[in-house]
Amino acid sequence: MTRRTTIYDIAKELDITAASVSRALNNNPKISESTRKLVLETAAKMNYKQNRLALALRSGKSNNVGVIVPRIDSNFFASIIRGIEEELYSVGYHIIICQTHEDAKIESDNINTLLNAQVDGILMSISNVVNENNDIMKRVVDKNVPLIFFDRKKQIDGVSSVTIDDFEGGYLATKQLIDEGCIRIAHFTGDQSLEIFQNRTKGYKKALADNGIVFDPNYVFPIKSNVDSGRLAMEQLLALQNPPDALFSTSDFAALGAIQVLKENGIKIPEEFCVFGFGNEPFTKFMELS
Amino acid sequence: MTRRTTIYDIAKELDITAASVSRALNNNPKISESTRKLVLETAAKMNYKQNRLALALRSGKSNNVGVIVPRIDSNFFASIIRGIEEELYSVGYHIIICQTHEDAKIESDNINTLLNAQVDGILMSISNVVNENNDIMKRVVDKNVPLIFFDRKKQIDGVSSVTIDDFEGGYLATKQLIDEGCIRIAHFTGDQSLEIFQNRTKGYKKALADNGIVFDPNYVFPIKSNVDSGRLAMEQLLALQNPPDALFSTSDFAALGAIQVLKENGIKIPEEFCVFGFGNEPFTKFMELS
DNA sequence: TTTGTAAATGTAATCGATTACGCAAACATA
DNA sequence: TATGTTTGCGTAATCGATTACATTTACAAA
Repeated sequence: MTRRTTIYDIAKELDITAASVSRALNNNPKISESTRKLVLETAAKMNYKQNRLALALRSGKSNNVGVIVPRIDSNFFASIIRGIEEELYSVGYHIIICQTHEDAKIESDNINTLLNAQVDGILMSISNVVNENNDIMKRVVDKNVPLIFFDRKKQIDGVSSVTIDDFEGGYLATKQLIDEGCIRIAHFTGDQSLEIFQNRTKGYKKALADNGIVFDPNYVFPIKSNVDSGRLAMEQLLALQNPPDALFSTSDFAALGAIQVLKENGIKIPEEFCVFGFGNEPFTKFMELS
Repeated sequence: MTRRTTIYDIAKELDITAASVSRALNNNPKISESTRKLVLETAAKMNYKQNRLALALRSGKSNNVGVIVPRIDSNFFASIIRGIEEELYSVGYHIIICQTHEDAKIESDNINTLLNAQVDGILMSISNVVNENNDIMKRVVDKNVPLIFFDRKKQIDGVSSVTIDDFEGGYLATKQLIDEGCIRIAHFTGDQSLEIFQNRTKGYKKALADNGIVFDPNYVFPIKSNVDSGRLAMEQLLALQNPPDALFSTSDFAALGAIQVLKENGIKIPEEFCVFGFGNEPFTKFMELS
């Protein structure tokens, strides 16, 4: 095992001190051109690479950014992480990925270990935990570590967030179904502790109200984002005395489940029933309805 | 901004030295029970958290593992990363994610920066680069940093790899099509510089040979893993004088493109044409063929 | 030749934790 | 009491790089 080359090795090689080597390598003006050239050449020859840990310890900057998501194997989070990685890579940062699996304990553990690993910032999409206190996030803010929520956020002083306009999205989705002539519009929503689902539902209700449609709680199902959950909910909807003629689902997977059940019941889409899925999952591009 | 508590802060508080604090915190036997208790209490009171950077610098272990993939927003890699994260999280490691976008330059950059960040190991799926030399990976081995390939590998001394049996997979896929009665079996393969595709193609050829079917190079298309590439290839296949009656695609996306073209041409699947997609992409579960 | 100034280099502290080594106190043994 | 052995703790080096400050050198001006 070849030990890493340090600035001390270079210094010894050239019979100068590590301080001069460091200056030469860092474009510090307090060094002669000749020495600088010599150091750079020797560094290259000895295959010197700066030790980021030493630098991080001294400067307090690790050049790492933590990213916390419920899970990474979802298309949505994977694409976001892709984008985050690309942006940060280009400015010399790395991302450390953590998954919470929607578990509040793991979530705060993750935050702690990231802080502890001296990340320079944290990007996170919070887990859907109702009664969690915000102490841990306040600690991040207190430590002056930048914290930014994306998609799933919470209102915390000093924390910015990047989200889509879920209210508007829910409104537009519902409006579109209404414009198609639907009047009994069912709604699959998600965990109501999360703002994103609250807001989509608010948009849904507002669109109904704005168009003179009475909100019917029987048409609203809180579902999990998977096919089976959508199937189950759709079966219950069809069993109603007055079944809906459209569905606004906050999950593409649940929408697919619903579509499957509708087809099995010989209901034509979109002629007899309209379905709106909020998600932009890749598989929806490949669906065939006829 | 509240500065982090260090062992020196604790030491000062208790009027002992940092060495004793360290010993108390690390279950070192060379410390009295009373002092240990005192230190632990004070550490908790002062909300002490070990500085991982300092530890990493001293020990040479960062407790970080680098993961390099072509891209993260593919279901395949995202699921693998999910698994890696879960396994490593449970033993106190974090993962640093890098994407290569199939670019050899970025790939070796990534390896360098990971080494440079003192990761304790690297897991990677190599990019499909033909003429790349292996110097950079040999450097990893030389530095005694564990390197393990998954899925896409290269033969390099000292590097283990985790893959599926692509030859067997290709063989079984082709065999199944043959068993279904197909005899003119087309094949979509991937970048032939990658062992996984070479091996799947080998399996394909072997299955043909074992069943007395003559290999026809006109039936083999190197495609990109996307719908359009599959469509294009299928169109060319249908234009052949003697078009195939089955397809073994190494990409589910390309297989989908092929299926679309087949349908558009009124060819019934699987009655008139069998399609086998190698990929296990989630969307395939939601496809309807009739 | 002397003195002043600027440029180049060295010295040593620092970041936070661990640990080999050594010393002193407490205790046991002869 | 004198000696040996534990036990507990402090000292200081170490990991690798940066940088304030000090020192040396080179060169110019008088």
